[in-house]
Amino acid sequence: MKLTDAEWKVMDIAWVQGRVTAREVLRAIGDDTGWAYTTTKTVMARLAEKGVLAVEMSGNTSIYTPLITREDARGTEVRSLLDRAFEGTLVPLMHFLLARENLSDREKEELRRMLEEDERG
Amino acid sequence: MKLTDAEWKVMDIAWVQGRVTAREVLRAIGDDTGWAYTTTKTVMARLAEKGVLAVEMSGNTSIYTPLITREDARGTEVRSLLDRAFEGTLVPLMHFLLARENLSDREKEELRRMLEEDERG
DNA sequence: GACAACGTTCTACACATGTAGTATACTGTC
DNA sequence: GACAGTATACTACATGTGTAGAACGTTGTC
Repeated sequence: MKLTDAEWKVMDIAWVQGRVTAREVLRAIGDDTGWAYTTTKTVMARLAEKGVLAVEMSGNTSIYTPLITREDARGTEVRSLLDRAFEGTLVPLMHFLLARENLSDREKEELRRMLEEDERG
Repeated sequence: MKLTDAEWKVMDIAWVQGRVTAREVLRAIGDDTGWAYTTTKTVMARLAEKGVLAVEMSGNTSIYTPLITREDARGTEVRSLLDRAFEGTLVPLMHFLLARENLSDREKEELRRMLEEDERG
């Protein structure tokens, strides 16, 4: 399930907190986004419709719980990026990142380390 | 400049051909997309409005030329992906790519090779 | 010179997305 | 029990996007 920008902002909180209300999400990102409470609520309602958040009532308050993981959502985004812009495969992306995104030496070192680790594991 | 899915499809042709008409683009991707001619034309008009394609008339036919490179567009997409889903930085993305086994052994080998090359060059 | 193929511009319309207001109900506190 | 704060559901509205039709002009070919 692909998420919109606004939805990502909400989910970033939901994934950390596990179970959240709209008010809690707003408290966490309100300063950043400037959203009204109802904006938060609308976005979360849409996430629920999409099956990304589960809703359960506690008294008169909706409590939302993530139904997908951040990794799932990241996977969808990456897939979408590859399909749109990198002929659907990873190597061109990797190539692009190395050629263009100015990885610092430290980052390249980190990447090598990850590859080595991966080779063993 | 961020491109939509439809716009990417058009630009993929424009970048290869250099100068294209709507008809040429349609011929290249019509089977794939099932688009009507006017759909192609509309998308290209929007690209022109956005300053992504230049337009020049030849007789009564519009000829379109890319004003941004594929690398530019890729950069925008990657930036956008990072900001949305990877805390704005590359290492988490790299980590994700390796951890999710999106890479075949051959691709990992390729990646190592690129890193080595990079280390020298 | 009629017809097919092609070109243009303008208009349209559904759905997604960002963003929020309104009306209304519950709840805790002085 | 009135008021502030919080909750909900419903509605709204601009902009972006996918997709295309309609009306109309141009051109090449039989």
